[in-house]
Amino acid sequence: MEESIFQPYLSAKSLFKIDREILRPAYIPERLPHREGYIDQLAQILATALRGERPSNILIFGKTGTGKTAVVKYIENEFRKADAARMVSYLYLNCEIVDTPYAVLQSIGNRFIENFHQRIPFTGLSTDRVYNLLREKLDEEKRVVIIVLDEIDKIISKNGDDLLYQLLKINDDLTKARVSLIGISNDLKFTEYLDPRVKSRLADEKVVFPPYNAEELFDILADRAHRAFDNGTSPDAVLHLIAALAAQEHGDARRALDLLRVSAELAERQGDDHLSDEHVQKAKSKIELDTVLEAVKSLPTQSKLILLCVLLNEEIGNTKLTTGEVYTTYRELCRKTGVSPLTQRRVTDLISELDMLGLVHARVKSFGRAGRTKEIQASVPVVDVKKVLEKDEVLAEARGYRLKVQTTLL
DNA sequence: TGTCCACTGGAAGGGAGGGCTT
DNA sequence: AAGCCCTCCCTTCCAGTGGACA
Repeated sequence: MEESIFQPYLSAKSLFKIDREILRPAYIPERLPHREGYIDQLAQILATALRGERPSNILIFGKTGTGKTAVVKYIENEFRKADAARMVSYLYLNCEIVDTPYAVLQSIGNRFIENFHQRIPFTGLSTDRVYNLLREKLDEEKRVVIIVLDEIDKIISKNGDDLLYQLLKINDDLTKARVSLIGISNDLKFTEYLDPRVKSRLADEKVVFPPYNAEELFDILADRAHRAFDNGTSPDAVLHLIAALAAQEHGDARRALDLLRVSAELAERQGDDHLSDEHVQKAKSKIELDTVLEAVKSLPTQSKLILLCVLLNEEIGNTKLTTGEVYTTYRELCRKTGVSPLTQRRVTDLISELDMLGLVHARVKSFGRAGRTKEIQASVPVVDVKKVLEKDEVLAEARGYRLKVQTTLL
């Protein structure tokens, strides 16, 4: 048989025993090391639901990768297993994706509507109508509904706490069904922005997930590695290194698992039969760069343009910029590319967004008489990111464009 | 001590794009 | 078809401000 171009890669033995899904953060394993206590605690609170009563509302706090989502999904699986769970509906929503009051009510409602034609449309109705539809639907049966709102702070910061207020008081309007909420947030302070009534009702119970330390991360890695690889593929020393690296990043288990998976993929591609420190280091920089490039790629055109402005300035040695300078460059680039320019007010907002994405550093600084403005700096590798930016059709005209070096007027 | 710069960032609102209701 | 509603992206308007300088 003729050898195809894929042959060498197919015959290379896969390092992964079953499939690499086991190393994806979305995978929920049968046990979550160092979270057993929290699972117990939540089980105790939520067990009420199995008796047909409404459990307390719960707020869960913890930085990214501390297992909040994993625990909550784990509990979802446990509810599925429980016999008495037919009267319990457990639904998970991520408020970063479902991020408007309308959309939240709509997607909760649609979980209880099987008939496709009766489903609540994604737009067109008033929010009040959707709320009423939801309420009626819920109250058709005696049941306990547990709604998990992941990244709950996202919906508060965008829309205020009206939605939460509505969801918390829905029980007053229900006769058969009962609703309780589980909010998840990585911002400990977000409750400060809530109406006191909402705040006290929402946080009947509060749980804080601490970051994992290096040993705990090691246990998690070892647990998964054991299932993902054959013995000897991932030496303990390498796992310790990964654990240490992830511990530095505020104990992010997601990071740790990504590192392990990417390291293994790199090793596999190189035809090595076990992981080494070198793979880990390479994986680390690969992940970092990939994350940045992915973020840049998915930016809207205007934001890309603004980022490009910052990079072009960086290229000519202009590393610290003010909003005004960015805006001047921006106007210039708009002319060059035929993009219709936004106002400076809007551009400031987009700069702040870039800052939040970690693509630029922007902090407000006062220059005394010279005014008060943002000081903006790129925080991404210029060459790699420019390459990605220039792939955008709209920015094609700006390809290879250089700024003129400004001689400062005295 | 006060002035004054170059913005910052909140508020309000317009209008396009989605789609329901009557 | 006319009248609503919700969301997103923007614009307009503007009071507020940290700190170097006079």
